Amino acid sequence: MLKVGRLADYGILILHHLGRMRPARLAMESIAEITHVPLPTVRKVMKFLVDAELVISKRGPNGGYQLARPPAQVSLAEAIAAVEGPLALTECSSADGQCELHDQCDLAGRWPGVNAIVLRVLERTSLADLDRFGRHEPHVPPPLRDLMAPIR
Amino acid sequence: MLKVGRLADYGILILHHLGRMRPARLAMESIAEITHVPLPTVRKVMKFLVDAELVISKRGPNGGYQLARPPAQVSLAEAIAAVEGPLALTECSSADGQCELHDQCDLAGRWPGVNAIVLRVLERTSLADLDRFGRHEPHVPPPLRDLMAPIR
DNA sequence: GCATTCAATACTACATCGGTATACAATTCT
DNA sequence: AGAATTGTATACCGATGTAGTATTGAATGC
Repeated sequence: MLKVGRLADYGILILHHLGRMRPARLAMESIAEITHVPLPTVRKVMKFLVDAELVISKRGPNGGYQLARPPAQVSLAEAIAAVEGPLALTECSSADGQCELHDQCDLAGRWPGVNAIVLRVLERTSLADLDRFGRHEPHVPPPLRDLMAPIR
Repeated sequence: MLKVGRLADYGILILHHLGRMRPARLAMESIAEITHVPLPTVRKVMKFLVDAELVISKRGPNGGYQLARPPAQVSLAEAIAAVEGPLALTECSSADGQCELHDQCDLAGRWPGVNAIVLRVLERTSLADLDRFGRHEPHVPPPLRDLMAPIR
């Protein structure tokens, strides 16, 4: 499955919206309505995004949230990490091994390499890039095109 | 976290071992001892690997498991998928949307693109490639080097 | 000072995952 | 044929983590 949690998915969805609105602010309730994500859940996600300084919040009347940087400067890696913590394919990937097999495992120390590549892909894809992936046009990347060149 | 489950991790560890042994057979109990993965858990993993036809099993005395193909021809993507099912970053990624937001979500149809890239990285890395990642030398890929070229 | 809006904390239900136990079927060797 | 060896199948349990909810508090601006 190799999956990204739903909260992180929501996070990206929300960030993407804020990107299109920028620099306007958007209240939490509006965000919930627009994205169809339940309000209390939005609250939880927003906290992560604020803590990670991906969005700026303002309280009081006409308050709300605002994307901290241009969409092109926010990577999916950051967005996911903001919600779910450091990205790591396995426990081995994140160096400080919690894995009790670590010593006998002859794969230890190899995962980080694989991890680095996947990470880099996510780091190289920004919120703005998402727009260039056409709706329902599955397999066409953007600034990753050069990265793909030797493959396709 | 973007994580790969522990069972899949074990699967890769085991496949890797079988690769080094090939074409010799290895009994389940030996596998458990060598990898330090609990026997009942090995049982579970082996079933997946057999079903996916990544390993060949033989019963009776002197039976055991054998890697079905040369290690260079077994990708991490296959190995992970064998244990955990189809790889998808989000529910959106796998086309047949279970996501009830799908219709209103303006990100639907964009995930598959991202997904495809990550997938391709995993498809391009084989069991044999793992050996070329030096122990505790975090960031050095192998046949993916050309893929990295435009990045580093 | 009052309405509006975000912040923080704690809690619950549920699913998934890792791990275990047990009974069964197939093959080989003698 | 029969015993020993080895994989197969099913069902179960418990811990963990995730998504979602509720409630109360604090800041801002008019």
